[in-house]
Amino acid sequence: MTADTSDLAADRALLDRTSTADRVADVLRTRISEGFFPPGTRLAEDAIGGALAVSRNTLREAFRLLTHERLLAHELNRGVFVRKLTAADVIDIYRVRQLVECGAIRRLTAVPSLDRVELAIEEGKAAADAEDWRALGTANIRFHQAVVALADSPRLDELMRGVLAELRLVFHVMDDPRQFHEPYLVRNGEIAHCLETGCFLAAEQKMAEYLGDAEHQLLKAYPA
Amino acid sequence: MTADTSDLAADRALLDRTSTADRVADVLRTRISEGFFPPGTRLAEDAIGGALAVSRNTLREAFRLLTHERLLAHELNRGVFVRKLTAADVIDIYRVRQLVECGAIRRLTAVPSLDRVELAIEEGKAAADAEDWRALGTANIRFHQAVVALADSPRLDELMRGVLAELRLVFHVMDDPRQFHEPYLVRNGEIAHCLETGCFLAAEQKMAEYLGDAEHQLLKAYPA
DNA sequence: GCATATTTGTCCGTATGTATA
DNA sequence: CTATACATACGGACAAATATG
Repeated sequence: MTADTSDLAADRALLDRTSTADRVADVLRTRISEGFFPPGTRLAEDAIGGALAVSRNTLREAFRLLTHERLLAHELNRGVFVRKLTAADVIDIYRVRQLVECGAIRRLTAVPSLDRVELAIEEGKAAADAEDWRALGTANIRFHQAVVALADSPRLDELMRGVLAELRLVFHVMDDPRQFHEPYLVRNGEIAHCLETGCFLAAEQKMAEYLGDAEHQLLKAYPA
Repeated sequence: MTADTSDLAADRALLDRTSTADRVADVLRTRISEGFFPPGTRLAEDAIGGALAVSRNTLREAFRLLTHERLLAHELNRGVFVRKLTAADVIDIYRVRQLVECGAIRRLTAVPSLDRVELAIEEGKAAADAEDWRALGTANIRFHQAVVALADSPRLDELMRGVLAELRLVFHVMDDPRQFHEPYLVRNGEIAHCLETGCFLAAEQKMAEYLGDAEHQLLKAYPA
């Protein structure tokens, strides 16, 4: 499979701010996370570089960045491909989430500011009302990022940003996004309520169950 | 401060395996983590590139990798520097360690294989006997990596590899490495003993105290 | 299995823009 | 303000590996 670059040239307008390689990486990251380049797609230097009007050297720097973020896989002398995650990857991602998300809740001693958490829930409700399942997935991810942010650790934030970006790759190889996101909206709200009222142990418990269920459901439906 | 490249050419022999940029990154990573390039050192493209006999494009790819690992800091149009960590970085690093290392112990349900853990302790003892404090620091780091490895998660392993590599940068701006590593040898042994006997709660508790003490001691002695 | 075309890996030279002495 | 040094980005080159017929 080779990338379709037909209307990619429209993104050229966006490439006029910071470092070229970073901006190219931003464009590609968005395309990948939105499913425009599905897992397994080959990103040929010639086609992408031509469409975005950047040199091969610059493009390769952008590829490096995205490879390090695990969104692309680099095969020697064959090029870069949008990563295809295995069931083992899904298991590992949920292991990390269990440890980090539950750990972030566990270390709380006082009721924190929950602005970001509640905002994500509102976004999720709006998306569900509009039956926009992709937006619901995004809001859901933002909820969990907000929970991790309670730990107030830039390094954990970055880790989780990467892990959740990988998780989007998983969603793109599955059909019917609705069934994977909708039921969790209510559970997010319950977790937020526990946090508001200072019931941290209950919040951690609910989060662990949430993640366990999500992992199980995902693995059950995951292609071989 | 600019990097001394006098005997760097000796490492050219090592550059004959996989991808050039990766090998260059390996050489530089080793140099940095051993303190040959102390924090704050500027790594000029043509000095390093000349000494290692690689092109600027290749070298820049290596710089990208190390920047992403947080060992180098990249300032736009100014070049790359070996990172200087702030007290805030130290605090964040220990926050991550508390969450991940204690979390890795917490999720144990049966006594795991402790080969790597015990090997690291043996290395530490040998290094202490030889009064080789740098080797003691390495063994100590390996002990903690082995604890994280109990979680059996590649992503957590990689996170911790990066975080502990950063921690070495902290050690390099401080004098008297002995006082920072020696007292923890005994405590590592105690934690391992708890793990062997299945006392996971005690192990987690001791680990938390260990990390709290280490952070406190480090911050007290850290330069402004 | 072989020959060819394509694509990547690596490197160079250079023009331009930026920071610092 | 000028001069110097340096990083950024580009385009071109060639060898090596891979894909295709």
